[in-house]
Amino acid sequence: MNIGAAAQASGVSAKMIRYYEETGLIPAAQRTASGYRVYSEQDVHMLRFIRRARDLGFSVEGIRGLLDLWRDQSRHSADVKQLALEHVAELRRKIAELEDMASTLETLARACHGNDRPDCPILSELEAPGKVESDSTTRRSRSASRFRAG
Amino acid sequence: MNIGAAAQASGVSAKMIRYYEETGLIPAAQRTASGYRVYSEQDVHMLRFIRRARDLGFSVEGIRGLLDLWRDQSRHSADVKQLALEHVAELRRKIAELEDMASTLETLARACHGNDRPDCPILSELEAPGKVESDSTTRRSRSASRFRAG
DNA sequence: ATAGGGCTTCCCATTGTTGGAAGGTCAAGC
DNA sequence: GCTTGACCTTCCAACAATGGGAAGCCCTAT
Repeated sequence: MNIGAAAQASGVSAKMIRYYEETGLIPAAQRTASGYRVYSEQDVHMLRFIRRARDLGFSVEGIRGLLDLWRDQSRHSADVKQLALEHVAELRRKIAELEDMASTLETLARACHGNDRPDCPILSELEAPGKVESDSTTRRSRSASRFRAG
Repeated sequence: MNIGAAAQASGVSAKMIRYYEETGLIPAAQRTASGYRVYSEQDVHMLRFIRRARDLGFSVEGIRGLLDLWRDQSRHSADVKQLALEHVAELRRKIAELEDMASTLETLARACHGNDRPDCPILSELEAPGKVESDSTTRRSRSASRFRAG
């Protein structure tokens, strides 16, 4: 099967399949005499595995670890579980960070009249912190975030 | 004040200050005869504004909108509020996505014995979905995520 | 044989940030 | 006056993961 069919069957784009091969996440595919990549059902199986791990928020590096365990017939499920739980912890950390931002901003927005006057506590708070100390949201979300709006 | 002092005072790195200038987020700074950038307290004020917006998860584009409103003395607070609430909605959307991943993975991890045997429902689920239908977490987190583990 | 769609590689863009190299500038000390 | 070291300048590259596109080869159906 060609790369297009493998992409369709696995849910991983052809672009990404080539990228995963290039970066060593997956072994180099076999080639036809003319240079076309050829994929087996086994390969598609692996690609689907990658796709699902990606859907669960694993990074390529994380997936690398999962694939190693997947292929290791003598693995210990404890190792898999640990990898998974570490990832869950990381997800929860990010969730908390985002939640902190959202609640802070929500508090500020609640304090904003939202009319045609220019005065707005949201801008005031951005100008200088600590002006709007309502709710329970006094904790500042320090520590730079890796989450930005798209 | 030089860029280093402005960086220190604002919490925005010198690198980023130059980047923000290059991309037009902030106006080009004044220069000394020898080419050094010079910043006023007002400039530092603006940089701090940017830093705080960044801490609240705003993208550079989002910050651009906020800065425009900040500088617009005839703004309507309703516009600021709308921008803020849109961002809150986006944050909550991302939170829900991450929460979905985390709970799915947690359910799988709970079903994993975590011992020295190789069989593991986490890997089984990654191989083929729907095998582990425990809890209430049957919904699949489709829609590709822009969140990966670092 | 020719058209079209699929494949190949290579390069570029994204977002926000950091790192480094090569070189100019400034202030302090000798 | 000169050296030294800390600072500044610009330019270039990299990260992670993905998409877009160009130039050119390949395969199949008509």
